[in-house]
Amino acid sequence: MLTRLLGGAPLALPLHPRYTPSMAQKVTPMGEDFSRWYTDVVKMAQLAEHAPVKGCMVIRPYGFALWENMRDRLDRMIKATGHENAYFPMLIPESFLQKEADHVEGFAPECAVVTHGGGKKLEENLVLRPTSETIIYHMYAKWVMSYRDLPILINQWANVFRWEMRPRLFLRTMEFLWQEGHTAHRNEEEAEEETRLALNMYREFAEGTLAMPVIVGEKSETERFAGAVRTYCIEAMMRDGRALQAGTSHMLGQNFAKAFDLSFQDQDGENRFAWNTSWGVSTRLVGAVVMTHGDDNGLILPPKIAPHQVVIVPIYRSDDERAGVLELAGRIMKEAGETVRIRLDDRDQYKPGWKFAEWEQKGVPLRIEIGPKDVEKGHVVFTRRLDREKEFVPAGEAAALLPKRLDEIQKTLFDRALAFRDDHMKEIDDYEQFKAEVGDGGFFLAHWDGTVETEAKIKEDTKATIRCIPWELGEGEGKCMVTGKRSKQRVVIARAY
RNA sequence: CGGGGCGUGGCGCAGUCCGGUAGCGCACCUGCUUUGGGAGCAGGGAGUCGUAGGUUCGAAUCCUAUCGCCCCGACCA
Repeated sequence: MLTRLLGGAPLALPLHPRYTPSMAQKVTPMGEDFSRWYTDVVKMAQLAEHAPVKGCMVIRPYGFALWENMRDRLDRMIKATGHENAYFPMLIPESFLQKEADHVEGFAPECAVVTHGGGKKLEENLVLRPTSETIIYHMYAKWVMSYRDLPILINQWANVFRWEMRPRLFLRTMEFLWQEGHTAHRNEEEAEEETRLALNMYREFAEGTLAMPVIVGEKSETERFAGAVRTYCIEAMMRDGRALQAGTSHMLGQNFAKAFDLSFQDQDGENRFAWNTSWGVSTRLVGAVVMTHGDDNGLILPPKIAPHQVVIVPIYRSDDERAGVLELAGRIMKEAGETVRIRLDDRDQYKPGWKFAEWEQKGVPLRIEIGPKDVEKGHVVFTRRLDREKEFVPAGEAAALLPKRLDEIQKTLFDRALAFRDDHMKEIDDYEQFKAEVGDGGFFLAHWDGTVETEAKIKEDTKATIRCIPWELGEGEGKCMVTGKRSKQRVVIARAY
């Protein structure tokens, strides 16, 4: 059961002596300044830091271990749905980007361009990929002759570059890591199905692995990916009530196929253009996890992705006590080591109180405290990160109980996040009231007449945007809250990251 | 690009108004005492004051230029 939960052998991330920060600082309270709270948590937990180049970040080992855990689990889901991994280059001829009109319009302003190489000016500029549609479909065009060559189901893990004005660690950086799936299909139905399959995979990943509830739906025309026919998305609510796009899946139609001559001879002998899809999630999800579960003591990690799921903190005075405590700790380590990612914090230079605070900042889901009194009584103390609830557990049962407790924590985190989101989401029909309230955060389910103009007015008036046209919420016709015109269903509107 | 703020040991800051050869807290190193919620004491190491010019007997401090960063307004996963 647990092997399934963890999806394989636990990672053994070492506790290097210099692994903990040398600073002992407190995090700015969320209620005081959410933005600073976020930055503090990311830095204190040693997830990432700013790089010398503005807009770039260094992902530190603890943050990268977190990303790796996310990546590995998603990678398995991607492969389980029939996709293969491949790798395409980072440098793309500038002319490629220009072949699809909407695409170039959307991405040209944020491209970094290489103009020189080998000490000489290049004959053709190269752009650092902001996304890889162009280079990938250029290659697919060479690989596809007949309908028998379809579908192509490829994914790549890569870095991409987008010139950003207002960077935030993980949420918006010039370079970020992601996964981009790119597929080619014989007909529209199959491509549409693929687009939805990818989106459902993301939903399952967000909710099942990250314990982050999401709203599934379609983007409005304004928010649509440059070059797509339809863009689907999952939207999550952060602790300040703002929305964060956590993943997107695009039905590209034949736009790129036409631009790159990705065509094939069909069964009936006719030449047809292929239908494409692309879909991705990025390191932004690390930021999403921070802002979904964290509190004023720092990070709180869902067990499934936590680099350390359990940390044992030994407590002792004399050498005798030390020996007894460490022996019991060692026994639990040995019993649990195969099933959970557990570490023993036996560093001598820090006191227990220090270690408690430290691992709380880093969001370790469960802590085991073992002191002389516990050794004497034959039990240990479990403390959950999410609410500091303590539990006395007989020493002999501790290791075997861990998987169950971690499972419960995972579930509690999801339930808690879901309750928070539902508490901050409501239907609204009065535009004046909406304008007054939307600034305070939360999701608003409102009727919208479906026009770009009305959407622009809402953004102009309130800075809030239509996050998505949800699949499962807000059903039923009504009148647009702005214009009073007919509306087929409610949409989700919120301030967004 | 427009508005506001800041560059001083690893981190956070004081000193700048009123020039006199650099200081505090945390962190780090050594030793002793400590360890169930971020230990105490003693000793120690560490800074060309963002950079470049200028004024002056003397500049972190005054003048000029320049670079960089952070916060607020126009793009994005």
